[in-house]
Parts: sequence; C-alpha cells; structure tokens
Amino acid sequence: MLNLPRNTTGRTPIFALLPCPCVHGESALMAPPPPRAILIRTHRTRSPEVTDTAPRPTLEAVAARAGVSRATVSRVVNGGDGVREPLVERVRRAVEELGYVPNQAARSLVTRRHDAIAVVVAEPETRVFADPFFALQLRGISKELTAHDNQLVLLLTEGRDDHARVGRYLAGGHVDGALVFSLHLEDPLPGLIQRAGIPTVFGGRPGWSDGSQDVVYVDSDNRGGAREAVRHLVGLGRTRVAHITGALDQTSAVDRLDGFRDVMGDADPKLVVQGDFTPAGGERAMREILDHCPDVDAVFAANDLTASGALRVLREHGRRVPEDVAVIGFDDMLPVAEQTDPPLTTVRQDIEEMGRLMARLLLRGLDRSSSSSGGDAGAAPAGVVLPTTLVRRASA
Amino acid sequence: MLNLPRNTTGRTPIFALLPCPCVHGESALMAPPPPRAILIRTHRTRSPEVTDTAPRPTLEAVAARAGVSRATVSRVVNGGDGVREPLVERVRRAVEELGYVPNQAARSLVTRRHDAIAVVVAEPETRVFADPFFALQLRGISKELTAHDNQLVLLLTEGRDDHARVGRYLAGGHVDGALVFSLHLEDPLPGLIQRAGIPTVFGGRPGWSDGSQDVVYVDSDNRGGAREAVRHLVGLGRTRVAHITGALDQTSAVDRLDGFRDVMGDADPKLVVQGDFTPAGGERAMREILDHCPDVDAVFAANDLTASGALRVLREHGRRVPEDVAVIGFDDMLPVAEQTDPPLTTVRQDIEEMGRLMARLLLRGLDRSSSSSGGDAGAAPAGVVLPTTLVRRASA
DNA sequence: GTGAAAGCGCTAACAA
DNA sequence: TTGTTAGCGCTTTCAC
Repeated sequence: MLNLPRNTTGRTPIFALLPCPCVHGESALMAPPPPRAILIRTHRTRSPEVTDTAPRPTLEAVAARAGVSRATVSRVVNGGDGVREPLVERVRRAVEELGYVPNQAARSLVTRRHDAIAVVVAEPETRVFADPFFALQLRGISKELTAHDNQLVLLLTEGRDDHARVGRYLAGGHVDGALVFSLHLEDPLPGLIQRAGIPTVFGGRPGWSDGSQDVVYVDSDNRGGAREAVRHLVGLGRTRVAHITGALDQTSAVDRLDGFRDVMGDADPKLVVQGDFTPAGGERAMREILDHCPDVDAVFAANDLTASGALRVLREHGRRVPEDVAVIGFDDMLPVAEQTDPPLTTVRQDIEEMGRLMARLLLRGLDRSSSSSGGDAGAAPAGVVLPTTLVRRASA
Repeated sequence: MLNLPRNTTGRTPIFALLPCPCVHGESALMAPPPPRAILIRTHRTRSPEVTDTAPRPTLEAVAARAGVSRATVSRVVNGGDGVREPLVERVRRAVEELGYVPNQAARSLVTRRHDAIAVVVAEPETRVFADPFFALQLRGISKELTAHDNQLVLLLTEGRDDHARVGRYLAGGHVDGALVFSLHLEDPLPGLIQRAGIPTVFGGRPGWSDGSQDVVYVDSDNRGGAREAVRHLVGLGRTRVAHITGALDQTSAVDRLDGFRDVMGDADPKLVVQGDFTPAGGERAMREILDHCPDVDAVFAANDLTASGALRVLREHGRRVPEDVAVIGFDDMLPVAEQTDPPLTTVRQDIEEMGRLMARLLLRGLDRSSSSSGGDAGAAPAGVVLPTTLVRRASA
C-alpha cells in the first residue's frame, strides 16, 4: 500500500463551530440537509493572501529591456511576423527574463476579441445534475475550445431572474459567442440571445424553430435512434410495445416519441405514457402501463434513467426481463446502463462528440477568414445531427 | 398530451454526409465510438452570422445624450453615489435609450478586477464525469459566484500539457482567484498556482500539506463519516468488517481509511483492499475479499459507486445483503444509492454546500474591505470541514 | 523592418 | 456635486 501523508494525530483535527452565513436560502435539493453548522479548523493564518504581488511587467518594460520599441515587442509576442531574427531573439529573451504575460483586458480593448465562449446551461431541474450528460458535453466543449485557445465561461441558470442576468452578460460583449443547452419549450433564452446579437450554437434542436429560422444546432438522431430501438423490439417478435416518453417540453423527447410512432404507427394509445427522464417517472409510467396493458411485452424508455425505473417495477411485479418484457433505453449512460439488472440494451449517442462539434461549429462561424472563403456553397450547416447506435446488452 | 412542434415531414430531414474534421484524436473514452460521420442538414443559411452589429454605444455617447460628462455617467452606472437625483434620472434614461452596456475590458484595464473566478478541475480520469459530484459542486459554486456578480471560468485539465496552459492562464491575470479540485498526490498544479500568486481555495484537503502551510480548503469530514459508518456496522454486531478503499492518491480515500482504522484498529489486513472509487474497482476488491475472507459479514466501501460494484459481486456469490453481509457506501449519490438493490445505506456529504462554501471563502478573501476588519481574530480558516450524516437505507 | 503616435472605453484624481 | 484630465496596457496605422 502506498506511503501517504496522514493526520498524525490519529483523530479528526481540532474544530471550531461556526454558523453558516448562507447567502442563498434553499440549498436542500435532494433531502433533509445536514445540520447547518460548519467545522472550521483554524490555525495561524492570514486571510487568503491578497498578496501584494509585484506589478506584472508591461510591454513597455519588455521593450526597454530588449532595447526596442513597444510595437516591435507586440509584433514578436503576436507571432513575430515581419521582425528580423536577431531582434526576435532579443525580445524573446526579455519576455522570458521578465516573465511577461500580456494583459488580456488591454488587448481585448483594442482587438474587440475575447477568446472566450459562454456555455449556457438552462436547466432549472435537478436532472442535468443527476446524470453525466452535462459533464461529458462540457468535456467535449472544453477540449475543442482549449485546442483553439479559447476560454470557457460557464453560465448556469436556474430561475427566471437568471435569464435576465444571462441576457445582460451575453449582451455585455464579454464573450465572442455562446453555446446553449437544454432549451425547453417557451424558454425566453433564445429571444434574449437573439437580441444580444451574439453568434450562438444550440445543443439539441430548439423547439421553437422547425427549420424556418437560421438557427445552428447539434443534435443526436433521436428519431432515427428510437426507430432502430423499436424495430429491434419488433424484430424480437414483440407485438405489445410500450413507450415511456421523456419530458415532452424538450425536443429530444418529442423526437424519440416520433421515432416510436414511425415504427409502431397508431398503436394502442394506452401503450404510450408520459415520463420525465427520471427513474421515478419511469416507475410511475411502468406501473400505469402494467395496469392498463398487462399484456405488454416490450418497453422503449426515453432514456436509461427512465428504463432503470421501469426495470425495478417490472421486477417488483415478477416480470422477467427480457423473457416476459424486453426493455430498451436511450443514451447509454454507462454508470446506469451497465449497472442495471439485467444490463440495459440501449441507444448510444456520443455526447462528448456533440459538445466538441458545437464548439467547432461556433468557432468556425467566428473565424473572420472563413466568411469570405469558398464561394461554392453559401449554405452553412443549420443542423448537425449525430448518428446513434444500438448497444445490445441483456435487457432486449 | 401536449401540443408540440414536430417535424411535419414525418421523417428525419434530408441529410448530407460530412467527414468529421476531428481536432483531437482519442475521443472514445468509454467504448467503441459510433461511425465517424456526421449527418448535416443544410438549408439556405449564411455562416453563423458574424453579424456586423452596430458598434455598441460608449460612455461618451451616453454622456452626450444626457448632456453631462463621462465622469457623471460613470458614477451613475457604478451606483450613482454623489450625483443629484435629476441628473441620475437623465443619465438612466440615456443609458436605457441607447441600450448602453459597459465594456468590461476597458473597465478591467483600469480597475484591475475581473469579477471572474477560475474553477480548475484536475481530473484526468473518467471518474468525475461518471458521477454527479462534479456537477453538484459546480452548481454550488455558480450560485455563490452569481450572487456576488462574479463569472465562472471553467478550466478542465486532462493531461500534463494542460497543466502548463492552466498555469499560464492563472498567471495571466484573467481572473481574480481560483477554486481547485480533485488534486492528486504529486499533482504539479499547487506549485503552478503558488507561482501564479493568485488567491486560491482548494476542494478537498490537499495531500501535500498537513496544516504546515497556509492553504485554504473545504472538505467533508471524511474521517468522521467513515468512523460513523464503521461504528454502525459494529453496532449491528458485525465482527468481520472489510473496507474497500478509494484511490489512495487522494486524501478523501486516505481519510476514510483512517476513519475505518480508528474504529477497527488493526483488523485483519486482508479485510482492507484497495479500490479506486469505481464500480469495477469495487467488484474486483469484493471478489478478493470473498476469496481471502469468506467469513466477512460487513463492508464499508469508500464511495457509493464502489459499493454498487461490491453489491453486485455479493449477489453473484449468493450472499444476502444485509442478512449475510451488511454494506455501507459514502457520498449518498442519489442516482446510485437509491437505485441499488437493496438501496444503499451510506454517508451523506453536502456536495453543493461544499462548492458554495469554497466560493464564499474565496470571495471573502478577495474582498479588500475585509482585510482590515475586526482585529480580534487574525486567524482565518485554513480548513473548513463540513459534517457528514449517516443515511440508513436497506443495505446495513 | 522598425519606431512614433494615436487611440480602444473606462475610472479616478484633482479642480472647479 | 460636477467636469477635466490623465492614464490603464495594448494594437495598429503611418512615417521613416
């Protein structure tokens, strides 16, 4: 076993009790909160050091040191085009010695670029935080932005007030563009964004636009994936196939429902029950289905979480999966799909890739040079739809 | 059922195939990736509009319109202290009419403040993304920062190269402070941060400092929580209590192990097996324990994910939980703890509150006014440790 | 190829 | 109370 630093006292360190000066009220989002007290360990420490750091060197300082003008230093720092080698070298050394780092604020002031992108996650519900979707998407975005030296400014919104704040921020010209997620029907965000006049790419097909607008978005092929799943169930010989929908104020849920209908046509309407992308919703819906259609022999759930709830209810009712009832989910969220009993057959979407693609699209749109490029196809992508794949495990 | 916008075509829209100009290589982090092709739906659209927006109005413009000086406008915009009411009103109206929004870059240039905080998540592994920990923490931070009008700049690091980039960014004076997570032993980040000389609060006790340094951090009472869990198992009459550790290069894992030892003393060393905070690690460790100590009657797992893996193996081996073997996890990650079979007894930590607290601490440290405040206690918190609570469900 | 000079939009002394 | 003025640190014409 590793050799590790440990509290040598052998006990939890000395504590002092401190009332929590909460800024916000409700923190408890998922259960009785722990006692509102904080254990503080103090020791001889000053405040988190507002260290009076020596003022950072400026272009001026570097220029002086290298014996050139500020303009020359600027040129070298920004790529060094049109500066003779020996000078470049001198400047480089000066930069090095002084530990010079350009002041971004000053730079932005003149260039009007920020090399920063806002990521807006409009999710008032707990759901985003209960699954890795969000994190994976972010990771993809982060990778792509980083590769292009852009920063990621995260804007999480929860209530109506937050919308105004986000609108102001976006309009404030802090960032070069925005990536927006989890839009719900009648979300005010799109309007705000349009008004802010800032280049934007959406994650998921926005519900308020059926191609009639010039919105750019990235989505999974929800409908196609759903079709594939349902076809698979039908191919298994199942005839009483049910669907537990997602939250129908999101297009992903609507599209999956459409895919289901593409295959099943006008099946028994009792076989389609509304869920909300959560395990609890899945349980509720599954019970309803078993109530009304005891002969159900397959279930296509709008996502894996929903499917996990459905599985639990099926087990409760003594139905064997997949023998009695076959079940398919959507997402292929590993921590869920692999841990269910039995492991879940599901439709995979490449979430991280979606994020990466959104960033790439936005960055491409931002690139001035591209605006005048290749005159052949004036058509830029409005919607990019990533393919899905059926992942077979044990549940269907 | 809701009335919803749908693709009226009844089918997935027309697609065009486009090769994916991937910037990064390996995207596949969790399985065979879907075919590297993208379905693009095009329509008559220009590039993501690099809209030549009319130049935003400046202070100057507002001043002209209101018939006052720039200074006065500035005063009004920044709180309006010391400006007579009628003028305030005139300026307000001008701001309104022109839709004026201050240019942040210009402001930062002179104030040297950015009202932005960097959140650094140093997690090369998949783990952070497989559980809601990260998202919850982020949410807490976001709330607190928002309440104080600060922006959240997210810095995700994955490889060694990323460290340099982050160091540069932090040193570049883009942000007023940093919040840092998921440090591992021998992580180069703390060094970089120290060199950047930027106020920082850590999430989780940093491994390289046993209170000998002036580091500020927020942590859960991992050790105390572990003790409570193990005591509970002992109270249940269990005598052969095993522990599956977390990744021991993180202090949270070490502290939980210490807590276990506080109660169990020098138990059979075979009962302590190293895990890695993942379900797979939990499975592996559980098998090993059953192999070497078939008489095991209780397991304290380093987190819920680990516990879920252990549960699966126990079931596989026909051990009943909790009758034959009682199991306790750590974290109380609802999507996991409530979905296991049986539902998991576990140690809850308030993750969102941790995030909120980190932000609060950092902001407090940044606040100039506080540096000269109350001379009574010069001691600022070095470590803030949040309490944990045992949540009883069915597994123990 | 290099330097001088003019701002980018704002805040903060200082005067009035 | 209000206005005037001098920069913050950088990029970018425009001369040389």
